[in-house]
Amino acid sequence: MKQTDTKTLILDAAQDLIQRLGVNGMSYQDISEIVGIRKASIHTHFPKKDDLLVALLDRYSDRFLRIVDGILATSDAPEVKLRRYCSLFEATLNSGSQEKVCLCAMLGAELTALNHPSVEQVRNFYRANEERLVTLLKAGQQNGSFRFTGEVTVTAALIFGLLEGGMLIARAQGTTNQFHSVIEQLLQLIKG
Amino acid sequence: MKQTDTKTLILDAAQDLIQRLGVNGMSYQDISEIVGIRKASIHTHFPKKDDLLVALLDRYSDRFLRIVDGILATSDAPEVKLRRYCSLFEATLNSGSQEKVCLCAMLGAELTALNHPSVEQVRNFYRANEERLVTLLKAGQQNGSFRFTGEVTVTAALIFGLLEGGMLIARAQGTTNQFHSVIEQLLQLIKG
DNA sequence: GTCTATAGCGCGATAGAC
DNA sequence: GTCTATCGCGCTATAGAC
Repeated sequence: MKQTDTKTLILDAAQDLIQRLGVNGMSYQDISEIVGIRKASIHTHFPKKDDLLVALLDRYSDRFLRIVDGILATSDAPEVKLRRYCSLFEATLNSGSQEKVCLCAMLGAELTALNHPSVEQVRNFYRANEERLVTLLKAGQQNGSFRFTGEVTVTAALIFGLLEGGMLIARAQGTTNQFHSVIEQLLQLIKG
Repeated sequence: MKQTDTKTLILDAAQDLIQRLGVNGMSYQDISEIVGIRKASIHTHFPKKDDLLVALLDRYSDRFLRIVDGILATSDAPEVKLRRYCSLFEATLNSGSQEKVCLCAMLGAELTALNHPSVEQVRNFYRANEERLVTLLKAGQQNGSFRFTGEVTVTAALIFGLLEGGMLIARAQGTTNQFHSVIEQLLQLIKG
């Protein structure tokens, strides 16, 4: 696949637009202006908007989870792994000139306006992330570096919800620096 | 103001639609079908869609913060107050037959697609909530019922981000029951 | 205040030439 | 694979009768 693969450029533009403006704020016209192609040509690569969304979610989820699994596969301490995991969300927020939130945070808000295949993709992304967090938290508990009461699955949901929601609030308030402090505070609480 | 005030009915319908589908998923046509009025008539009460959004955010913020201030004004223990505050978000999630998220969680996601007045309204809602949480957390720290390291403002942002984000995730995954457990887990962590 | 009718726009999508 | 041209739709918004 060439670097200037049109399909890739379309996906890049679509992802950027959705992370900033939402699904309904992304149009074939917007993409065409970014990529430098006529909007009718986009239909050659993605006949329907749903096709584009499905492909985009596949790519996003694969990329993200690949990085997460890379972190989990290291020999780092659980606390370090968790910090690195959280920093992925920080990196998204600070990427590019415009502040972006996680693709699946945007789609989660607009979920009831999506069609079936993408709804399941978003849910799978959430579930996959929480599963990774469960693994990470269990390792930290056994290791003694995490000390908290209550179920591990609930704590995983707590962490993931905070990361997705914290991004939204931080972007709106322009307090992306504080988002880092919030994550550190979370780590302190988990460490007990 | 009569109970069947058309203006009120329009606001009710708009709020319900936005909490379920987002701003772009709410149209004058949708509202007209719910209220039982022609869509052109809605413009009599709210000439532009922005006018409707501004009025809706005013009403929502006033109502919500009035309830919060009512909780703060009681003689309940800080821990009880915080639990009651969090339960407001649970109540929203479980209200009606369709699951709804906080109006300002939806608007936070779509923020960059909104116009100026509403953007500030959403930011003010976030700030007002975090200010109340700061007051509550300080009282709990002095009282000895909350024990956590780090700044109070950061902890307030952590709690608020979790509540707004946790709603989105819970709605998507259909785990509204777990959202309750997440809140209890948060309280345990704050209590130290 | 509500109605019918319509203007004007942007959108997703398709047909057909090159 | 990209282009021009166009269709059909839903939307916000307005004009004018009742």
